[in-house]
Amino acid sequence: MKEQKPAPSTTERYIGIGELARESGCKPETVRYYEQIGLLPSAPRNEGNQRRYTTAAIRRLTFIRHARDFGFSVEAVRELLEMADHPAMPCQEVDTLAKRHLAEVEARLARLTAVRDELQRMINQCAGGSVGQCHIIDVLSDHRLCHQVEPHGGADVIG
Amino acid sequence: MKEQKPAPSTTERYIGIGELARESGCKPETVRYYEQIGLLPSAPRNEGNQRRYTTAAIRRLTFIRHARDFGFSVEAVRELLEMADHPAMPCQEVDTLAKRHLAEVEARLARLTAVRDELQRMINQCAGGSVGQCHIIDVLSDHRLCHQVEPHGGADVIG
DNA sequence: CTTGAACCTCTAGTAACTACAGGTATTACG
DNA sequence: CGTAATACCTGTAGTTACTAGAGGTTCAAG
Repeated sequence: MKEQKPAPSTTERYIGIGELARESGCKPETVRYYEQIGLLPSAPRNEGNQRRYTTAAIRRLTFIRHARDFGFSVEAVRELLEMADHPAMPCQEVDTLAKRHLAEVEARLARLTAVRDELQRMINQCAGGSVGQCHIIDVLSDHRLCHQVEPHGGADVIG
Repeated sequence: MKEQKPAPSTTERYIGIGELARESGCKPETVRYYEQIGLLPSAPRNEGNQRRYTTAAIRRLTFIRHARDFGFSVEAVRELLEMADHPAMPCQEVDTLAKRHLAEVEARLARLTAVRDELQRMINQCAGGSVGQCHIIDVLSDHRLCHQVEPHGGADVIG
């Protein structure tokens, strides 16, 4: 992360994976998973083979969690962490990554807005009769009745 | 689907899975997958064990594809198909399904809008210096700098 | 010392496909 | 009619980002 670790004092408190998870807003399983895929460094273990963490881990995990909340992919988070670990470097790459992500978010927003509008139209035009007269089914059956929603490819496009 | 199949004329043209896929805007693998999970009925086979389809399959698959474009889950599509297959029934369930989906879409839209706004703010405030001064990294490091984006749980929330 | 919570590893499951490997069928061309 | 390109077949594994569970160990409190 941004701050270089101050030489850990001998009195530094170590916490377990449960407390780390609570502090940073995720589950112990997720923490282990992040360690497994290399987003978090392998934690030191105590005598009984349990992971011990310092507050540096809380900061790193919070960063990860927060970037994920923004919708950055795990691979993007990996890159952001790599950048954050090198505070002297120019932040152009960070900027580029953020802008690319913003563009994706905006594209999703546009699609989702079109979907919402069309859903609303469908629902408003349903007269409440039988399925045979239902405008919702009509729109889904016939793309010509739909004005805005275009086909997409892939499961992650809508969300 | 809505129309009961007119007794297939002896001159009806049969098409292969590739043409069906092209006509309905998906891939042959996806068609086989939909058959496997029961969204499409098992297609009759020719002498050489290849699937043969009629235009009814094009309509059904188009319906599926279109509903998926709207973001309905496969399970929701299954229910919609079941309803569409019974045109005499009241369309209240269709309506309910569509409204529930609309509510989900609107929730997603709200989250995504918050993400977009915050991303824009982050990017605008980046002065273009080093990573150490980068506002983007700051916001990701410290939730207090972020005004709108809240934590979520689950991979599908943002998209 | 015992009990219950927290922790460990490993495996499998989720959604909705997509991509291959290794083989067969059909079709077009010469 | 032969052959080569294309389309098709089955079955399995990979994708994303986790989550859930089995079956066992360790820790902290009383």
